[in-house]
Amino acid sequence: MKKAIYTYQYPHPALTVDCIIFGFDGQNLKVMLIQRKSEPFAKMWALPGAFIDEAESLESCAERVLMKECNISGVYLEQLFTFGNPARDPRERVISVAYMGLVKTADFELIAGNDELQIEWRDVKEIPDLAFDHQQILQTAIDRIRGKIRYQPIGFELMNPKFTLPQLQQLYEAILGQSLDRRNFRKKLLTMQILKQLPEKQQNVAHKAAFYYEFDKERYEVLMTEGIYLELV
Amino acid sequence: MKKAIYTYQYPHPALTVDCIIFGFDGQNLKVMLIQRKSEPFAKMWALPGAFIDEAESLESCAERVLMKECNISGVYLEQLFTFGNPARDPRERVISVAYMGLVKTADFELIAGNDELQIEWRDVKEIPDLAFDHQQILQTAIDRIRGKIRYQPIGFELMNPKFTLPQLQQLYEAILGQSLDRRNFRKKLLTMQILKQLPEKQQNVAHKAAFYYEFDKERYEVLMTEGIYLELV
DNA sequence: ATACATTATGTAAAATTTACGCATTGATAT
DNA sequence: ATATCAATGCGTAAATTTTACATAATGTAT
Repeated sequence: MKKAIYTYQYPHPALTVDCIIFGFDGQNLKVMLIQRKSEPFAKMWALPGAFIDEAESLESCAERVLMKECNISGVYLEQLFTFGNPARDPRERVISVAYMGLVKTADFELIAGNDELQIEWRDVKEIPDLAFDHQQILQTAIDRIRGKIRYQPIGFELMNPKFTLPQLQQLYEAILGQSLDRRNFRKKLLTMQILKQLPEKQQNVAHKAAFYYEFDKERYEVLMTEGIYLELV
Repeated sequence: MKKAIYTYQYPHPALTVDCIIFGFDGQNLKVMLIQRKSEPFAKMWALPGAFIDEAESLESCAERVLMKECNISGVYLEQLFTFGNPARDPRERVISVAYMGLVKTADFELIAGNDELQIEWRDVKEIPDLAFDHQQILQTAIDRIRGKIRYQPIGFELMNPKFTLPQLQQLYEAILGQSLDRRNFRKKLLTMQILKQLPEKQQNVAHKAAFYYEFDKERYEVLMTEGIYLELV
């Protein structure tokens, strides 16, 4: 055991930031998992995380974790919840602030860091047993993203800058875990006016080509500052 | 300065739990504030809070804070957000997990604890300058309760067990900061079927007496487990 | 008895949501 | 070339929900 160096007048719990990074590959909703190299829970799958540094903010810590794992940077991050069950880590009292992120899987190459045996995108419908209370953390994140997509256009973090309406619908269905009516989905998203149709169409598809759209960020900002409650699905 | 007793191999931030307790007095929405006795921010108003103990959960810590301040126990508590700006406390790195609670002001007598000069219910529309980043924490809580009341019957934590519909509407208007149509409010709440009308009416009011209602908790649980999304206002 | 303040109920019009039908498109097979 | 096929894009009627009010009922105070 290493020598203890940091001393305090009062008990201080250890604090980690764990990241739940959802990725969309055009078909299914995935989540980034690492396989632990060391004890506790060696060889088990877990959410990537790190102990917080002395002078970094919670969100900076989440960004550092992602940079370390797979050079992910500049991603959308949102604080999810703080897990503080006294027994959640067998080593010592560890409180974990969970951050949720949204990315396109194709944008990043996952490379296992020093503490990991492997790092992978795993389908949210097929999650292995996870270390610590990470199953519970992940479930909380899934509930959050399902609630969130109904009134915030988070899809755009998970889609390419240009996308077709059926592709966007595929994402909604993957997240919500249910199918939606094509025609009503289209109507609802378009009347919201947060999409801009582009002149281009899909190429080389064995059926009628769909138009590409892009997210109208300006329009979205306007709606948000006006406090308009979007109900996207 | 006291002698340091707690030692760790790695730097650990201090961790506090701060409580935003909303109270309803039948007219307006209040929040529980304390006036600090000691530095930093001596004499300033602040949210009640405490450093976490070694073996207590985050929520237990919130409960302990409330018990210490004013014998409040058994109240509805919900984790709000975790504030971790490295400079938010001038003494050392302190990360604060904020919990939000809902009570009826009449149920509790506020008695200042040892660390406080005063403790008071303050109207959310007239909040003084607050210590630390508590202004920001409070604003986050107000945003949360406004969002929450639209789809969860939180009113019942803030009302007496028996209440009239106009009284309930008064609460909704105090939280949302806007007036609502009497007739449509009644219709919406009643079609939701989470209220049970009682045979009793108000007594000794100088106008037509209103019927009392109570919250149908069973019915609410059923709706929740069926995953029904209530939209109350 | 009458005035008054407030509760309780109803209803028509407007807006939104839901459930589909059908024409269009463009690559692929015949 | 022409037909086939799978998927996109547009439209519409019915059902449901929301909104904006009008009016009757009740119990105390004058």
